[in-house]
Amino acid sequence: MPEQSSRIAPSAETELRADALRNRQRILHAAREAFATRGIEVPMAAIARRAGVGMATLYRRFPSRESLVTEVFADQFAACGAVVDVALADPDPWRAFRTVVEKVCAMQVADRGFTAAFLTAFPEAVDYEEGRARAERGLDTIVRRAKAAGSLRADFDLADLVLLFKANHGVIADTGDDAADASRRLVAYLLQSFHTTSPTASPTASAEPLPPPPKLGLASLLTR
Amino acid sequence: MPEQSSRIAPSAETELRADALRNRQRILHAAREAFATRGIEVPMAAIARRAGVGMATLYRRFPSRESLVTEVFADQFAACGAVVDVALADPDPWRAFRTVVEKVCAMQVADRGFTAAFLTAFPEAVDYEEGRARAERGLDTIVRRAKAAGSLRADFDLADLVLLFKANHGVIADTGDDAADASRRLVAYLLQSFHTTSPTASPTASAEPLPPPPKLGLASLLTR
DNA sequence: CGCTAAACGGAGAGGGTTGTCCATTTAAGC
DNA sequence: GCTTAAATGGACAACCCTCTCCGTTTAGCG
Repeated sequence: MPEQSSRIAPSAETELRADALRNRQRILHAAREAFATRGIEVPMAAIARRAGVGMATLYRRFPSRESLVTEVFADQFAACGAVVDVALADPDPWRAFRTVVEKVCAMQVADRGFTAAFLTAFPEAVDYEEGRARAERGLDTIVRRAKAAGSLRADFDLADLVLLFKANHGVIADTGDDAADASRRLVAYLLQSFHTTSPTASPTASAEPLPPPPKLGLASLLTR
Repeated sequence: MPEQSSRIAPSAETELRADALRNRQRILHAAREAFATRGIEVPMAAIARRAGVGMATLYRRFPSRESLVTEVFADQFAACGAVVDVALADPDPWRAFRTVVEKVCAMQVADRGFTAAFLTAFPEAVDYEEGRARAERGLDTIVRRAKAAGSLRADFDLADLVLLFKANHGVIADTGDDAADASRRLVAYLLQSFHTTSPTASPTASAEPLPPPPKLGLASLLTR
């Protein structure tokens, strides 16, 4: 194992010529914008044009669409992780849960490409794997705590979060300016279903029995 | 106005040669299958191949993809209308509401192309207009009755149905075998939010205040 | 039967996207 | 400055999809 110092960023951002690095940033910026406004399917050529570089430059820096998407959404995933971390520090379990849900859904609204990346993202993009696992553990903790506090229904399943994110995506997709309103409303409805209103009520028996949860793990957000 | 007898079906199914009519049916059948399994974006060539006809035949019968989609989903829209009609006859307002929601969502699951047709469908397809308006009136009645009975929350908005259908679409899309489970679960959650549990509770004050409803009319299901 | 208009199938034009190649430009060390 | 390897950009091959054209086949009537 001759490697030592270059743990992160294998094909690093260093050891790139000044102009190359500048263009790389430009491409990322342009891609971010393009994905956000036109969705993840925007043609590579459009990104190149917006970035003011040629196709070759784009493809030299990011050999495939996938690698570009991965890179572009890396920090957005990081932001998700941060949301989870903040929530973990919240002493109020229900507020923590609610906040995570609301914030992530708001992120989905803000950047429609983000959700698409979530949902259609490439299973091979193992780069996310670590962060994803961490986020999943965090969410699990938050859910557990909220249940223990009696504010989240006992039959809530982690997969229900996937359900919610996908539903939110559906509400946002192909919806114009009303997307924000629509999303907020959906989230409010679902949170009310998730919430156990009576703090002292029997913690096991929930409002009404539910059909079985889907077998989707959080991974299915990335795995299809 | 020299026209008289040919009100419906302007380019009728009659006055087609026997083989032509047979092929037309084949195309519709193939398209129905193809849309259901591969989604509404399936290439026309695939439909032609599945139907065992040439491209020309397909395009002669249905000049555009849109016209084919319109025709294919016409009866599915009709089925929706039937669901509404049946519900209208139900003496139990809440059961009527719940049934409509569950059935339509189940239809969305059964045929993924159907929702897509719903959501992306072509505004120009005025053929639907009449049925759509009828369905909307029916739904409005059902909602009104359920509210009056105190079983549907007072701040429920007709647009919330659109919300639900879109959310359901999101849950189904790109989800494999678990789509049915996922959809059922989502619907159950949302129905619980919509339901007013306490039959004698103050009918005005709902569980918790909601953010404003999106301004989507039912038409937006067809209009984008 | 045999004729004719209707119907047919498949090749291909036209438009769009992805990813590659190569002659030219440019950063940066000597 | 000057050299050279890195970096660049636009043209292009390959591919997929929609829709059309046209020579050939077939239904159906006299």
